Amino acid sequence: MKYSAPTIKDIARALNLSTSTVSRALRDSYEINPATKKLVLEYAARLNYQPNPIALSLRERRSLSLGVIVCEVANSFFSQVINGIESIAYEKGYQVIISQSRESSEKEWRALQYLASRSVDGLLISLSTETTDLSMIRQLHAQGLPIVFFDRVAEDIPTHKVTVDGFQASHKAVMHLITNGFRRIAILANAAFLSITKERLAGYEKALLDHGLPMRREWIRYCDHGGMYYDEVETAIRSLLQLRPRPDAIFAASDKLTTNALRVLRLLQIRIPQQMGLAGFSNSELTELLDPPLTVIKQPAFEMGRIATELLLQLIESKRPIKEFETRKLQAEVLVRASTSLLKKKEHPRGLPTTSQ
Amino acid sequence: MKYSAPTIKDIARALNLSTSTVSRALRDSYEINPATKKLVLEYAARLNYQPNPIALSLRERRSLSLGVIVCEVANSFFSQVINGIESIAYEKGYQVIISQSRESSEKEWRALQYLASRSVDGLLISLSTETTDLSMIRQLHAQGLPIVFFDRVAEDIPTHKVTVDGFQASHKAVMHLITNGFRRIAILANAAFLSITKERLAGYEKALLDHGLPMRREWIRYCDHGGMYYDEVETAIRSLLQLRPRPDAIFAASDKLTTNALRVLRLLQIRIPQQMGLAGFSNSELTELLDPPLTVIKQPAFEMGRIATELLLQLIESKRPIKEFETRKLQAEVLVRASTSLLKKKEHPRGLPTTSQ
DNA sequence: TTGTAGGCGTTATCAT
DNA sequence: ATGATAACGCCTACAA
Repeated sequence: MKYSAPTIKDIARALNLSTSTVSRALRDSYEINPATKKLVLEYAARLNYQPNPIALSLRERRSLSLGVIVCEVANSFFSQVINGIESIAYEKGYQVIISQSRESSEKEWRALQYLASRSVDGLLISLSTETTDLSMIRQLHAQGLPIVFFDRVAEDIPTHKVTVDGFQASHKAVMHLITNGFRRIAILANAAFLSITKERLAGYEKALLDHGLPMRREWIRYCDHGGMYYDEVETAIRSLLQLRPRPDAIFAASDKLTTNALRVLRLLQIRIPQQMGLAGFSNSELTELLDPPLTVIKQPAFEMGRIATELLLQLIESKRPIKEFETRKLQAEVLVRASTSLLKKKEHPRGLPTTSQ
Repeated sequence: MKYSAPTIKDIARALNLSTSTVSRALRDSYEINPATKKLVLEYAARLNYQPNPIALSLRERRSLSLGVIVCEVANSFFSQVINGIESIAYEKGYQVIISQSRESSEKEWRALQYLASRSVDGLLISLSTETTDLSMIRQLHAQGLPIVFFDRVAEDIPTHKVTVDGFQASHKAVMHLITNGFRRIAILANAAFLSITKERLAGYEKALLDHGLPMRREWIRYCDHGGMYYDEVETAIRSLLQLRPRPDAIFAASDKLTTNALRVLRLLQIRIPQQMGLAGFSNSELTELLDPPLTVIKQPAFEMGRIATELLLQLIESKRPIKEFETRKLQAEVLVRASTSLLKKKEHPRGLPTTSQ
C-alpha cells in the first residue's frame, strides 16, 4: 500500500492559504504575518510535516548526499574509512550513501549508475579489483560529477586522490622481516593492475634489493579478488609451499589476504613464525588477539576518509571549476608482533603482546 | 561547479522533437515511428543519457531503494546482515542505502529523517542501544512507511520482525559452560531495555536454574553501548573480578562485548579458560583464529537479512494494507572452541581447532 | 505518429 | 502580507 507524507499543499488547503504562503511561513520569511506564521507552524508540527527531500533535490539540483562505493563494508579498513567519511559529512550536513561493489565491476557499474545522475552531489570511490573499464567513471567525471578516489585510484583520471604510501609501508615491513632473519620472502598481492598492488610490490622489491636478496618471480602470487574468497588464498599459499627452496615468510599486501593467509597456514598446521613468518596489511582490531599476534601494516583509514571527504566537499562547493588536483599520500604504521619474531620462545606470553612503533 | 546531466529536454531540442516523443521513444513505445525511435536512441546513447532518478521518484512516488539503519557497519554481524539484504534487493532491482546510528539516538533520528519522506520505499532497522523514544518511527509507520525490524526490534510496533532466538541460543551456550565445569558464570549484557538483552538474559537464567545454580544480581553487568567502547567493557570486567567468590566464566551477550572481553582479559593477563572461561555472541570470521579460539554463538546473519528484505518487499509491493504480521525467530548455532574447555592441556593444538555444532 | 498540458512537491519571482 | 505562476525532469492522458 502507498505511503504518503503530508505536503505543503495539504497544509495550504486545510488552512485556506496558498502554497507559497505556507512555504514562506515554514521558512520563517519576514514578510509573513506572525499570526499566519504561527498557524502554519503549529499545523505543520501537528502533522509532523517534513519537506520532501526528493522535490527539494529536483529543484535545488543537489541532494546534500555523498555516494561512497567500496568493495565491502565487512572489511575493517573500509569500515574505518567510512567512519572517517561520515564524521566530516555529518558536520557539514551531508548524508552518506554507501554501496558495495563486492569486487564485481558489474555491481560497481550499477551502483555508479544509481548514484550518478545527480542523486548524489559527489562520489568517493575505491575501485573494485575487477574494474578495468573506466569509461563510465570517466564520463561522469567529464560531465562534471565531483569525484574523489581513495585507496584504489584510477591513475589517469584528473581529480583529487587520497592514498597510503604503499611503497614506504611495504618497504618498511619487508625490511623488518629481513632484519628479523627471514630471507626467502614471498608476497601475496592483490590484482596485478591495481595501483596499490604495483606500489606495494615495488616497496617489497626495493627492500629485497637493499639487502642484496634475490627476487624470484615465483615468490609473487596474485589474488584477483583481493583475498575476498578464501580459496584463492589457499591455492596461492599451497603453491608457494611447493617451491624449493621454500619461502620462509609471507608478506600479504592487503587486509583480507593477511587474515586469510593466517587461516590457511593454521589449517595446514604450519607454525608461525618458526616455519613461516607472516606480516601484512590489516586494519582489523583483532590482529593483536590472534594466535599468533600478527605483525601488520595499519593504514590511517579514518584519516583517509576524512581527507577524501574534505577534498570532495571542496570540489562540490567551489564556485569555479577546479583544475589543480592533489594526490595526498598518507603514511602507514608497522605494528610489530609475534608473527615475525624468530626469537626462540616456546610460547608467546599470555598477556597483551607489546606493539612497537 | 555545477554538474548537469543531459535531460530529455536536451535531446528533444537537439532533434527538434517534443519531450513526449523523446520520452516515448526511450521507453520503446509502439506508437513511435521506428526511424524517430532509432534517431532518439542513438543520440541518447551518444550522450550517455540516464533518466534522472530524482525526477522519476518524484513522479512515481517511489525510489526503488531501501533504507537500512544499523548501529555500525564495522561489526561482522551487521555487515553479514547487510550482505543478505543486498542479495535480495539486488535481485529485485532495489538499491540499498545504508546509514549508521553508531548507537546514538540522535544520529538514528537524523538517518530516519533523511530516509523517510519517501526517499526510500521501505526501511530495515535494528535499533540503536540508546533509543528509548520510538515516537518518530511510530509516526512514520503510522503514515504508512513500510518498516521491518530485525535483531533489535521495537516490540510494540505492529509490523514484521526478524530476530534470532536469543533465549535458546543463550540457554544452549550457558548449558555448555555448565557441563564443562564452570559454575560461577557472569553475563555481560547489552543495554537493559533492549528486547535482545532481555531474551538472552532469560536464556542465561534458565540454564542456571536448570542446573540448580545460584543466580546473583552482581554477576550481571550491562554495557549501555553494546561494547562499542572498550572502556565500558573494561570497567564491567574489572568490577566482576573484584567479586568474591569470583566468577569463573563470562558469557558475553553481543558481538563487540565478546571480542572486547577477550581484549580485557588478555590485558589483565587472565588465563582463558583456566582462570576464566569465555563464550559469547560473535559473527566475526576471526574467532577461531584468536588466542584462545573462542566459543561463540553465531547468528544466521545473512539469512536474517534475506528474510527481513523479503518481508519488506512483500509489504511494499502489496496492493492492500497488510494487517497480519509475522515475527520470525531464527536459530543460532554454538561453535565450541578452546575458550571454554577446562581439560588440562598445556597448549591447544596449533592447527585449526575443530569446531563442533 | 507526434505534440500539448498537467502534475509529482518545492521555492523564487513577480504580481496584487 | 499574500497569491499566482513557472520551473526542476519525467511521464501520460488527451488532442491533433
